[in-house]
Amino acid sequence: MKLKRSHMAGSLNKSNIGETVTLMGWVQKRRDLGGLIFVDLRDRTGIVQIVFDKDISLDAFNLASELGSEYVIAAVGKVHQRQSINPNLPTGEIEIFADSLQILNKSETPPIYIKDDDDVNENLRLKYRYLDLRKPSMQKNLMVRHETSRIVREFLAAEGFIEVETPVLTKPTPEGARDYLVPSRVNPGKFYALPQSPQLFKQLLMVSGMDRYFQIVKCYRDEDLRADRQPEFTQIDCEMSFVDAEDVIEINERLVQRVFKEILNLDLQLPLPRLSYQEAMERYGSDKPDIRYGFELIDLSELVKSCGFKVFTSAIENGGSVRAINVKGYGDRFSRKDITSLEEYAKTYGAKGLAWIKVTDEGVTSPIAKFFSEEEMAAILEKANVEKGDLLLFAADKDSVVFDSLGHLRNELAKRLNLIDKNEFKALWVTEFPLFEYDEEENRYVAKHHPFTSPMEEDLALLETAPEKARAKAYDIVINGYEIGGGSIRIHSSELQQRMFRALGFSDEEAWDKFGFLLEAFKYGTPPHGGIAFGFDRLAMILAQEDNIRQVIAFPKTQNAQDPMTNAPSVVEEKQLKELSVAVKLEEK
RNA sequence: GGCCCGGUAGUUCAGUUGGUUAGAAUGCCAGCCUGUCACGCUGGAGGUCGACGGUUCGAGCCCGUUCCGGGUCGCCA
Repeated sequence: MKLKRSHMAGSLNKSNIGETVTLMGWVQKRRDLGGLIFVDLRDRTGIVQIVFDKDISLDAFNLASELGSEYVIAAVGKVHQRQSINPNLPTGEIEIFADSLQILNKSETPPIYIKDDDDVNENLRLKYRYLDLRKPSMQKNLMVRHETSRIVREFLAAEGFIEVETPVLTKPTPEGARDYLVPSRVNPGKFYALPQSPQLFKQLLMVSGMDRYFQIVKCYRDEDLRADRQPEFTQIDCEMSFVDAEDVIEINERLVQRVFKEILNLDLQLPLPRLSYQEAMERYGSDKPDIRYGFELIDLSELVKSCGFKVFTSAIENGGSVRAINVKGYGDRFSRKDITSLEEYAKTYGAKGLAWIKVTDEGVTSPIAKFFSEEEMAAILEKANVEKGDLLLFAADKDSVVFDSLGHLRNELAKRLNLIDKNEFKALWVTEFPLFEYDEEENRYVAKHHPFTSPMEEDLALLETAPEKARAKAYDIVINGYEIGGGSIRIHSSELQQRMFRALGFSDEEAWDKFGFLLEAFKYGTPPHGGIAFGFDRLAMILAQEDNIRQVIAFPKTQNAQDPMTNAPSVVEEKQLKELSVAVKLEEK
């Protein structure tokens, strides 16, 4: 007999009592009491208990005694009020008395448990991802992801954005991340690249007069993986014409507000706080600060520039600084051993050491106290507001190292002190990014954001004179220490774009060779434009309250960029390579 | 490419100073059990200690190499 499903398991409640329902799903658990069998049936929406009783149906009872984990079944029966309520189950007030049972498919004993609180080896989870995705938390995460993209599409459509698809087979990009390359069979020896972002295409769509474009789009970067980085990832990509940075920020913070409201029922207050890059670095040592906790950086360079401690004075003489974090009120939580461990942590970010001052009942303790006069010590304690119970941690080096090590240290302190509230979300914009950064390896300036980013008007002249001081019309949106989006106002004049390329050290010929199509397009009436791209996986991760993007991606890759389920990437047949005019030559180890 | 953590039963883990037959929980199998929901009780099966090499009378444990997983620095315009 062919059955038709009438309800989803998780949708049933007391209002269904008395109804006869047909459910289909997986056997989460069988509890066989001998004369009575309970089966937890699971589908996408939840779990409900089915009761098999000889007196109701002997056939169903006998079949139920054969059920194993993850069997796929169809059960028909009447919804009853439970004799004993299970308060841990949303459907715990009711159960189904089964009149009939069909086994739609058997299952071997699964290699991993379909259970949330299980910490299974990542390789196994990914090898059996289709089982891993049966876990309620993973199903919830994929639904959060789906809901987020639905809300984004609705919001942007309502604001006049048009979704346009851009090519996946495109041109290699000289700047930026490593490209994934795809050989062209019909053009032997030539390669497409998978897009690192649809950047140039969306700018060309502005030239086309599309006015407002968006796309939820896969992007590819062949770089090493991290907890928040996969080689293929998804962006919410937007571009708008006739706007300035304020317009882009305003509309996108409303988008983020809407998403947080609908997914987490959380009200983000607008406008979001803003920090200039400079201020973010000086206060938090990071351009993506987590502002859920304090421990702000304090610049003590002025007070220690003539002290007796060489490490400090030479850092300052070499153009660096001496800055500190006051671990306010938690000084007694850190023993010497703990401080050594913090020092090891800071060293991974380039710090050479971690000086400290602790104030306890016994007074000031510090391995560097002897280098300071009484006045110097008093001034330091006052400037850093150090009182009894506090611990002051110093870094002294060039600014980039000081910011990097203290910036990460404040995150680490918050983590070790358990100060991070998982249910708190603090978003902000970081603006006025430097236009360039110096690349030591290549011995030239490279674009901090990308080479199409417009300089701030007041810094235009610096392009030729002091590029390192030029600031960009660029903005990042940061939530809880994660950069979840970044964008800029673009250059829309071919003349300024050429100045930019020159500042980056490209000859006009090189620039024309690599980006000629863009420079050409800019000749034909390009509107002022700008946009933003969100890291959709990171946003989904934050909304799902996870700390790893694999948790919100259906089929992610391992740290080696492999997929244990399909065994991609793999060796291909000689025939296929030949067709593509590609030869493989492995480097000797 | 560097650093850190891990790899022992299907799964999650313990395993002391290198020493008898490598354990626990859970899962699995069999039997019993009519209100369980982490069901219970009794019994049972289940191991290439990631791989290779070395030291040793003797290696899960020590050494070397290597593979795999995770975190991270570099890298990621």
